[in-house]
Amino acid sequence: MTGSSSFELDKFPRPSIAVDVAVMTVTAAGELGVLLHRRTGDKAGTWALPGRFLRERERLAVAIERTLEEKCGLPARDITGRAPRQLHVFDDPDRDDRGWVLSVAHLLVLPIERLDPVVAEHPGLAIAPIRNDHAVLPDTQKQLPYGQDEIIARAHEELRREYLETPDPERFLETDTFTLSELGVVHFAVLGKENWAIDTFRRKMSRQLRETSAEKRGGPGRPAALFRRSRHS
Amino acid sequence: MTGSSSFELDKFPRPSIAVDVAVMTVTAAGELGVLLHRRTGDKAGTWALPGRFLRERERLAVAIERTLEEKCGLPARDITGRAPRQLHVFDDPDRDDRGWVLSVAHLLVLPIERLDPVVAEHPGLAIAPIRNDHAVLPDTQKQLPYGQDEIIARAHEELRREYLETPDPERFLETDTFTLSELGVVHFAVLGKENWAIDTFRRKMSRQLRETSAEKRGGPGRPAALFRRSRHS
DNA sequence: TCAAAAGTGTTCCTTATACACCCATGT
DNA sequence: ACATGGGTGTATAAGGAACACTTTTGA
Repeated sequence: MTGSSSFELDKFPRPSIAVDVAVMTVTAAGELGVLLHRRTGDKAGTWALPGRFLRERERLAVAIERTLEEKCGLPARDITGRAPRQLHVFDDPDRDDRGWVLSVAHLLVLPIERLDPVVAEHPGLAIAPIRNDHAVLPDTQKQLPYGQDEIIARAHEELRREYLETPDPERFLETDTFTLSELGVVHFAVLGKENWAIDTFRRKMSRQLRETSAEKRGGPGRPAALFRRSRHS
Repeated sequence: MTGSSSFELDKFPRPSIAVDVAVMTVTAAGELGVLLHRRTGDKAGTWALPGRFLRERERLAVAIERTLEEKCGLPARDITGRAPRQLHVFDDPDRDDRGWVLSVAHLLVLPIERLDPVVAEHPGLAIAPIRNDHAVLPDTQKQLPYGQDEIIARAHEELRREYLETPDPERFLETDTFTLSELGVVHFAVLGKENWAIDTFRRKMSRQLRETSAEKRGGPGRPAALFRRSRHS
């Protein structure tokens, strides 16, 4: 163990490292959804979470961003200001039949406005709604490859924990100001009707926001007050 | 991208994978502490968290267990029933001057009774108390190598979050039954005096435990009721 | 008998939950 | 005018925070 640097490192066989990302959004229908793409190459044709292998000396967050750019055609500016969040390292050596692969699962939240145009343009993309704690896949596909269903479960769990307490911490809502109803749609999508109490929600969240003097009108009904995030949320 | 298995994987250079573990305990003095060992080989002599490189097709949890066995002399049975918990993947390519290394940080909680005899026996081991959110290292060493201080910070943060709500979820306490004071020592160590309200603590926790008919006597003062964990905690 | 540790009671709050009800708009 | 969505008032219950106080032991 006197160890010149290169000697030490070369002793150890190294696994391939993959990154996978559950890009979550709230659809126009008010449902929680996850971005899928149809694979080319390995397991071609099956729907899966975007992901790829890590390149040399590449950071995980960068790999995620590039994956979305390269495989899904999401322009880099659609991801600016958004940091993917690590969820879990999947390390079962038999998880990937191509060899020994560790996969680092991530969660990235994007507003539907950023995703919609891109998904509409690429037939290889879809937003799968999440119901009963698992994604409803296109084309009667039953499950995601490489145990990716678990990634979605973990992502959802993480979101649930955050959205019980804090107004839209992951920023599904992009605009500077929003009404409590708009906020409610997001939280409802994340939490589901079991954890939904509109009344408590309004009071709990408005406490954590700053009310503006502006209003939102347009639809039927009374105009809604617009709120702004407070400093540190 | 037609990709026969081996072809695809071999295209990508692979990083070395390291595992590091913050073994946390509550000392006899009622302080939160972390297990350190004096490194041999690379950075010999400096105190650091136990860790090593992942071996071929080895699972992360297994690598952690073996690290503790091989580097710290912790017998395997001292870890049975305890699962290391993933905290974070450190991916800065310049973090380790030996090369491109990803490090998966873990948290493992062990009762002091399991650690004490081993630490006493090996001069290369120490339990560093954690004060003001960082470990107080032996021998006037200022910081841990490879940015491991951040691992401790994350481990502590994780514990804090859990210990605000739930009675000893990571089981610093090993015995089947314990008094509220014994439980209190653990929570106090984790939470610090800022988040400490003995009175609220008793009521909140006893609600989540089952009282037994047994008592603990011995010291001065009134005998204390012994509690047992309820089914799912 | 007294120090020490365990445990209870009480008061004052804040917040969750669940209603019923009023308000302001577009059509 | 009325349907529609926005918003408040109120009553009840549960829990947090901070006290003072009682209980039961060993020395």
